Amino acid sequence: MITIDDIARAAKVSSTTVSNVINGRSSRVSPATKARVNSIIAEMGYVPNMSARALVSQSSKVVALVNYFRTTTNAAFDDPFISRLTNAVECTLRENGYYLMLRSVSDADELQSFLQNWNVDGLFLTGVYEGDELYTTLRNINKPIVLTDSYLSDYGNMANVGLQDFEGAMLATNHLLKNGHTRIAFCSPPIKSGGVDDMRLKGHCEALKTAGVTFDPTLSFTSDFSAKAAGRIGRAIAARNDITAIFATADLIAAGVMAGIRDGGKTVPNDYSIIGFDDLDWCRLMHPSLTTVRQNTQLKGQLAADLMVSMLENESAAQNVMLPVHLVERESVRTNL
Amino acid sequence: MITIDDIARAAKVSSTTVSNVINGRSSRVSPATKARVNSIIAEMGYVPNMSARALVSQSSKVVALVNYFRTTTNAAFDDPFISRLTNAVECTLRENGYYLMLRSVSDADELQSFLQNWNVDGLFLTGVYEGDELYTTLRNINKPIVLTDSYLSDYGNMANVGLQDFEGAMLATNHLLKNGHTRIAFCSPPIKSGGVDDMRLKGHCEALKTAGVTFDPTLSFTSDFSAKAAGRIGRAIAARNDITAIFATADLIAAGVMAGIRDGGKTVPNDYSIIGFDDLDWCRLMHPSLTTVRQNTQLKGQLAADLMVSMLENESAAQNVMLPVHLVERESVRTNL
DNA sequence: TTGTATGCGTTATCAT
DNA sequence: ATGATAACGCATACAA
Repeated sequence: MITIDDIARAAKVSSTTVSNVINGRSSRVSPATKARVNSIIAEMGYVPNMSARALVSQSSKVVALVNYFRTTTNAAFDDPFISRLTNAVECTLRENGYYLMLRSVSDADELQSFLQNWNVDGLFLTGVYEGDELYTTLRNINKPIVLTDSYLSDYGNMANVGLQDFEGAMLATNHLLKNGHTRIAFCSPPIKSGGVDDMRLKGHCEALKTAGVTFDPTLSFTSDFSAKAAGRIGRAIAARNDITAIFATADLIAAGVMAGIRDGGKTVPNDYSIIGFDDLDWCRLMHPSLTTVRQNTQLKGQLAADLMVSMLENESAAQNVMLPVHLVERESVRTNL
Repeated sequence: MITIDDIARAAKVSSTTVSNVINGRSSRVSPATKARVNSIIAEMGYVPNMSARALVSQSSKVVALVNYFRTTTNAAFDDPFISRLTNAVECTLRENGYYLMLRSVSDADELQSFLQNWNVDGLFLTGVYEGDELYTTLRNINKPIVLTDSYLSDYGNMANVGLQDFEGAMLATNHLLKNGHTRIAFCSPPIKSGGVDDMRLKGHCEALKTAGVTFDPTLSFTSDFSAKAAGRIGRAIAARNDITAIFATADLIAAGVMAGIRDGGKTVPNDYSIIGFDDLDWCRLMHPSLTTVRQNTQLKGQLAADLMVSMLENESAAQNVMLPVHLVERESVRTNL
C-alpha cells in the first residue's frame, strides 16, 4: 500500500505538502511542487486510506441508508421503491465523493451504535412516523438526515422527500368520479395516522366531498400490504353489487383486488373500474393494464441524494419537498360510463 | 465519544486490558477485571471505532456489493434480483459483524481504488464473464469474492452461486413438448457465450433433441432486456402461424412477448402457450398468470452471504454451487393440447 | 512555500 | 495477569 509518506519520500517533500496537494490547499504549495507531487501520485498509484482520514478528521464520507424494521412494515432493501432510491442515491453520492452503507436496525440503540461505529456523515430513512421510537433519537442526531415519505409536524434537522399524496388521491378519485362512478371502494394497507395512506384517504374524501358524494365508511377496506391479502378484498367486492369502482392506494393492492374480482367471476373494467397508485413497472404489463397515479421514484431518489449532498456540504438547510404525481390512464378504468 | 482509554481510566486498568476484554482474549485477563471492565463498558456506552480498528488491523469488516456497469447490461441495484440479494446479504453480514457497502464501478481501476480506500474485506459481484475486463483483476484480488450467475471455466479464488440454468431450460421446454408443442420459439436477451442465456439455450436444444425435434434457428428471437423490446417479438410471432409456443428465458421478456401477442390480436394460452423464467413476484398477478421456471432468489442471496462469511472466517474455500429451479405451472400454457 | 510534531482510537509487541 | 509503547495513515497546528 502506497501512503503519503511514500509519495513524500519520492517527491522529496514532507508528507504535509503531499497532504496539502491532495486536499487542494493550493495556497500552501507552489505550482511546481504541486505538479511534481501530482505526477508522482499518479505514477505510484496512490489511493487514500479512508479509515485513516475518518480517524483524524471528523468526517468519514460514509452515508448510510438505514432500514428501520418495525414489526409491522418491514420496508426491506428489496422493496421496489427502496431499491430504486438506493440506486439513485449511490450514484449521486459516488459522484460527490461519498460512500454508501446499507444497514438494518431494529431500534434506536442499534442505530446510534452503527452511526458511531463508522462516524457516519449522514443518513437516509424511509417512512418515519412521529410515534416511532426512533423519532426522538433522530431529532437529536446532529447529522444531515433525509427522510422519504414521512409526514412530520416538526422536521427539525431533517429533510424529507415525499409526494403530493393528498393531491394524488384526489386525482385518482376525481378520475373515477368523472367517469360516472360514485360508489367507490377505498382500499389500502392499515392506515397509520399521519402516514401516506392517511393522506391519500383524506384526498379521496376531499374529492368526494367536492363532488357532493358522501363518503361511505362501509366502502373502505384495508388489508396487509400484499396482493394475496388484497385478493380477499377483491372477492368481497365482487360479492356486492353496490360498488362500481375501486381506488387502491398502492398498485400491489390494486393487482390483488383485481385478481380477487376475477376469482369472484367479475371483470375489470366491465364490472369494476380500478385505479392504483405508484405506477410500478409491471402496471403496463397487466391485462388489463392498470390505470394508476404515477410517482417518479427515480426522481425522488435523485432529489433525496442531492439534498443529502448539499446538506453535507453545508450548502443548504433541511427542507421538505413534496413531489407532484400524475394520472396515467390505461385500461382498468372504463371511460365515460 | 467514549474510547477504550476512557474505559481504562474508569476501570483503573490499562487500555491494553480493555482491548483484551473487548476482543475476548480471556486468557490475558482475569475474570474479575473482565467483569468489571465489561460492566463499565456497558455503563458508559462504549462503541468501537471501526476506522481505528481498520487502520491498525488489516481488516475493515466491510464487504462490498459492487455493480459493475458495462455498456451492455446495466445490472443496477434496483434490479429485482440484485435487490433481493442485497437484502439477504445485508442481513447475514450484519448478524456476523460485517458491514455492507454498495458501489458501482465502471472499470477495474475504479474497483481497485475503492477496495483500497476502505480496505474492503470481501466483495460480491454479479454476472461476470471471462471476457470482462474485470476478470483478470478479480482473479488477482486476494480477498473472498462471491459471484452470482457467472459461468467461468476457472473460478480460482472466487465462489459462485448460480442456477441450474441448463436443467431449468429443459424443464421449460419439456413442459411445452409434453403439452404437444413442437414449434417452440426461443426468446432471450442477446446471448453472450458462456452466460446464463447461453446455458438456457443449450438446455432448450437438448430437450428438443431428446424429443426428436429439430431445433429451428428461425424460431430463435433476441431483444433488449425490456418488456417493450420483447413486445416486437410478440407481434412478430403473432404474425406467423407456424409457432404454437414460446419459451422466454426471463419473465420480463415473456411479459413483453405476451403483450405483443395481444397487440397482434392473438391470445394466450389459446393461440400461444408461453413459459418464462425466474418467477418474479408479479408473475402470478398477470392475466393469464405466467407459467415459469422458478428460481429462489432469496435462497441465492442467503447462500451467497453464507459463503462469503465462511470464506471471511477461513472456514471454507471458494466453491461453485448451482441451485435447482423448478417449474411453476400457472395459466399461460394450455395443457394437453 | 515547506517542514516538524502531535494526535485520532485501536491493536500488537514486548515487558513486567 | 497487566501495562507501557509503538504503529497504522492521515490532517493539522505551529514553526521555520
